[in-house]
Amino acid sequence: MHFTELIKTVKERREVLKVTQETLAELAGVGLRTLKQFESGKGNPTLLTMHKIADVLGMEVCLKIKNVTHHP
Amino acid sequence: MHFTELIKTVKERREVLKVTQETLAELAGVGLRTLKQFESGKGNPTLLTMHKIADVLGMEVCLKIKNVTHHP
DNA sequence: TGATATAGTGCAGTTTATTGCCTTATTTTT
DNA sequence: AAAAATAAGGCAATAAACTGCACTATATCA
Repeated sequence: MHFTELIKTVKERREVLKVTQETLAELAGVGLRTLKQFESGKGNPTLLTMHKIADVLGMEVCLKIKNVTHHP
Repeated sequence: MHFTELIKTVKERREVLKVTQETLAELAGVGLRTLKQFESGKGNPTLLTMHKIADVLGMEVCLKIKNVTHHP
């Protein structure tokens, strides 16, 4: 999962839940600026920040084995 | 996936692949100190750092929907 | 269209991650 | 047990994340 996909996932999930950046940032306990930077692709958040954001969205950061067989 | 589990996953995966911290750090292009701090639970790496490490281990950082039904 | 809400950005201060160097601890090998 | 390899940790410099504030841009709604 590339960086871009993580962003897209967060963005989409947030929109599905109909939460604004402002609310999400507040609930997650991270600065609004931080969330904005992340979602606009200008940011390299720490794992903790990422975790806090994901948590509020009912998601979790995980590591999974890459699939080497690409396009079937 | 808690922070602790991420650490455990990296550590175990690294050991399975029989790679030393030194080699992994080098291959991933991150400082040895950074990797040590992470694996010993004293560190809050950025997503980029995490990604570089995971990548070398044949893994990827991802976000998945949390499972709300815990222990059956 | 005008008003309002939501998202994006420049600037700057504070905190913290990243990193190397060097030392200590622990584990593994001979 | 001694030696070698690997992991852990203190210290300090540098780079970058985190943050608020104020402003701009864009989307949404009446």
